[in-house]
Amino acid sequence: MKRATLKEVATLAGVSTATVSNVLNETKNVSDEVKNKVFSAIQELNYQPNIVAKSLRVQESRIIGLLISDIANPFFSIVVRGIEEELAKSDYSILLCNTDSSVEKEDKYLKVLIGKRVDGLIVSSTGNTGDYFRSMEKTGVPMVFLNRCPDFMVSDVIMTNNIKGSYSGTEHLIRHGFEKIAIITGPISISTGKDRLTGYKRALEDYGITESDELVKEGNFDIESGYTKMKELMEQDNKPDAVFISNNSMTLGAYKYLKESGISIPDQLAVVGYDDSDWADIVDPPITTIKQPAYELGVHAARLILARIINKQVKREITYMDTELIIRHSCGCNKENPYSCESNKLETTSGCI
Amino acid sequence: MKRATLKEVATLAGVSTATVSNVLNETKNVSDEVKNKVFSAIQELNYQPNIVAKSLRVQESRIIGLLISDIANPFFSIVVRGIEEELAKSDYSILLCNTDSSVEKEDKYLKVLIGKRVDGLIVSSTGNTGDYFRSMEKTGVPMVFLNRCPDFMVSDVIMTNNIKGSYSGTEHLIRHGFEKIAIITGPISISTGKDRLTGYKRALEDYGITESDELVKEGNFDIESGYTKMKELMEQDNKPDAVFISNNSMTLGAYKYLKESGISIPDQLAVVGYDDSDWADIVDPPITTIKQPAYELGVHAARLILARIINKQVKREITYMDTELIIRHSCGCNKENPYSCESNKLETTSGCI
DNA sequence: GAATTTACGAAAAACAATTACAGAAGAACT
DNA sequence: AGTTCTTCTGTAATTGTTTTTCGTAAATTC
Repeated sequence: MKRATLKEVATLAGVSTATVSNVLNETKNVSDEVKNKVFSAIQELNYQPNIVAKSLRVQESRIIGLLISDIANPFFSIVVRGIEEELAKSDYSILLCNTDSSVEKEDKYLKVLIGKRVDGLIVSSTGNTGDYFRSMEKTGVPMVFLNRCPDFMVSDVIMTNNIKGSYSGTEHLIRHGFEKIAIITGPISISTGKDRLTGYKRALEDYGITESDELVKEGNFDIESGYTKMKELMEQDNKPDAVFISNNSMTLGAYKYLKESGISIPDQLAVVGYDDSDWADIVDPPITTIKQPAYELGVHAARLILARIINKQVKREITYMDTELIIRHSCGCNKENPYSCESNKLETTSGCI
Repeated sequence: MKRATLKEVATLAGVSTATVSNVLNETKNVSDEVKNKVFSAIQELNYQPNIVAKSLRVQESRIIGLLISDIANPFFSIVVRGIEEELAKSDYSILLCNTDSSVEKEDKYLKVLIGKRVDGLIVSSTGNTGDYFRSMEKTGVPMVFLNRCPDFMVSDVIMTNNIKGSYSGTEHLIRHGFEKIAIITGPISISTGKDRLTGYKRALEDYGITESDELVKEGNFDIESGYTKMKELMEQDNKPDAVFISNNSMTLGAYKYLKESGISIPDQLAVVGYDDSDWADIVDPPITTIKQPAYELGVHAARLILARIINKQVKREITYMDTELIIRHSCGCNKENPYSCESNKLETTSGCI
């Protein structure tokens, strides 16, 4: 079925195309009489404005590109909901690009995003080469990076305070009295991975615990690497008595390994994870974790990109959002008094149980 | 920064616009000599083809609209990954529309999708009014419905076999010997909700168990309704000894309630859920569930829509994909021999523990 | 050497909207 | 009555491609 055009509407209504456009966009006063003629012509032809033609003419697509590493990760999917709901209010649509953190997919998508003339770009993924990011920057399209930012970019960034977050998670384990605290990090080439490692190290240092390279495992932020890195940790001579795991997927993988091999949490190994989930409190045992404000992160990113689109001259903005330590039982806190370890803080030596 | 146009590339390279277009799209033979001139002009001007202009001219957007009720639901986010990976292979992008199953958001998005002239539409959400669906159908844009299809549509549909799935889940509980088996359904206005209820009823009927209206609760497919409906069930006089829950979010909500109120699974209440999740085997107790082939569902949907775009004349296709019963422990199957109930099937009366 | 094929240019016609500019008609003012 | 001001509406240019037509010149084939 051929779609009706504005021109056809105009001829049927007996007016000019300019007039039709003006009634549609309310850009100029049009008499009620003419308006009605136009509306009934629109009705009769079942006319739907062609937004791609409009985009070409007015040079804006009303589309925001969203470059994300894994939409199936609950953290990201909540972020996306935040973005979506905020953008929907301003009638922007989102073009979803799932990259698997692959440089090739990233570059490929960036290319189509430039071609499709998106009005802005929200990035929460990076394979970190950046040729296409640079050419994106040259085009002047506003970008905001979310939680991960390649060093060479000077765009807006909105982050959770990763260092502080992992510091508090590690600190919590230290206060429990654990001394051989391991960490499963994300790729240290990614800022998130690096920062969470930094927070861990800083906590150990502040509490006078010497760190051991053997207790630092670099994972890949996915379930599988959580599983294998956990396995490595528990099969080596220098076993940890607690572990801090840098994201939800790896925590899941680690849990799978620990359950499978009958290692009891927290008795044989205490764990604190990163990212809260809907299921974190019904697993066995419920996971103590660093919660990121995922939804708010998305909302903020959306607002920032919209602000940038309206006014491109604003100074670079770097926002840090705070994390929250959610205490459950995988760290060793007990059921009756889950906050006991917080209340007797530094005085404890052997934890709060 | 003003972007370079094809025309500018042409003049810089000293060739015609037709030629530049031909080298870019490889639509006609062009000598290497000329090609090189064009390429270096492109390089020099940092030219990026304007796809919206192209879209206008060739009347295709290379965008598939994706109407989905909740991207944060792990089932859907896996489906989306399947769709994304398949579409990426053919250089189609996806425009993400999260609807919350709200009629208003659905209509609004449908309108922008029509306006943006998407080449196809994958729908896994429905508030079920359908005025805009109908006008979408009139435009001739290919649509495939995924797991939920409004009755009045005659588009392609790809479904999991919901009736069979919930039948086997219910049957499993029956074989355990439970007689007061409740169900928490989704909205029965949605086909998924209705069909899963049908499967449940059919199983009860086949095994000669009289059904009770009190044991049928209609939820909303979200965590909260799982919680409240579970609560209703356990607080009424006619308590169930087992429950079948029609999706993952409601199962999660139900679990939360049961843990909170100290009801032991499966001793006091056995549960079988719908939708498998990464975390289903690490919760306490691990959830027995009906697994849908989420990723494959997405891949299939993507392939179908691409086939439709290429050839619009194909007959309507309705595909059913099979579910799988994943036996863990929430149903009462024990750890040592998780499949015992399957092996002594109908002979058991009081379950397999 | 004639006929055909190939490579390319120039120019213009789509594609479907927006918008600057101009013109006409009527109202309001001198 | 003539002038100015609104208020409405039409004309035509513009956005960046692709594609068609027509034409020319060189290369290839017979």
